[in-house]
Amino acid sequence: MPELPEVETIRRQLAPYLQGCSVQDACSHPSEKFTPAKDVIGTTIQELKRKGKYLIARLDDNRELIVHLGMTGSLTLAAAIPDDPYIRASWHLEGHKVLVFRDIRRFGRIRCVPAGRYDTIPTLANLGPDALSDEFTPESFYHALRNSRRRISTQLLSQRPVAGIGNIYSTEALWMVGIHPAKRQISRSAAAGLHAALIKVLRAGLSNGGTTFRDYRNVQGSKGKHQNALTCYGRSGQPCLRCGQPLQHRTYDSRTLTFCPKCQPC
DNA sequence: CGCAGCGCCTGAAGGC
DNA sequence: TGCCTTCAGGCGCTGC
Repeated sequence: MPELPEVETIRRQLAPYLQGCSVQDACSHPSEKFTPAKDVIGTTIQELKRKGKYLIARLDDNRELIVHLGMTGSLTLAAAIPDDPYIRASWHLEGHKVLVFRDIRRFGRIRCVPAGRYDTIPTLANLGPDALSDEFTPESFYHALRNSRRRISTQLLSQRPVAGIGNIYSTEALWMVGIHPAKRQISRSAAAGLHAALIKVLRAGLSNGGTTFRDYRNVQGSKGKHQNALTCYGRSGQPCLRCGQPLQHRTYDSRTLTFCPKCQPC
């Protein structure tokens, strides 16, 4: 599933092509999740940004095109719209290229709003500091975590204390610092350690071009490499790489959380 | 206002 | 072989 490293990989690959490019035509799947793709016909993309897992294209009419890839979304550049039942939107760009949004499970979504007006996109409106930005500091992170009594994994996935984390990088960072995902309160020093671990695993994921567990592909259609570096996610039942105990998994809030029962005491 | 619970989606994988 | 069930889970929405 695309998390910060995957979305940033896509942003870096698309930005040089999209910036300054006009949108000449667009098509979309009939679902309201995707029809706003057509609202940008006739505009020119000025900049491609990212906030957490949201891709944001700033347009020349002071609006923004916002794309969330959900679980299975991908963006590619093609010469024509491929014959593929899972294409949810496409934009014909100046220069005869087509930007194609493919999303098997339709958990992704597309919106077009006046720049910065995120009141109808609740997670984006309440988004915490991006995990790879200067605003994400150990102190702000500790205070944000202390404001809630929810499980630490639930808080990380909520995008409020920090933006860009999904289940893969959450699982990896919690294993790295030995914090059980179901813990509800952590100390100031533990928060500082988790802050550093999150940045470390996200940077590693980014330098590996993202994690392809199943569906993720970059703009060229290639898989990432970080799945080969995972230490905990997807390894339930296999030995902990630190202590050898079999990793366990448990379902909280309908999400599978993997952890080492010895290194990550509850 | 915070948050738990549910619904959206469909392919892959496992059981019988 | 083929049908059925379960699983993966980010996020928006609803209602307590």
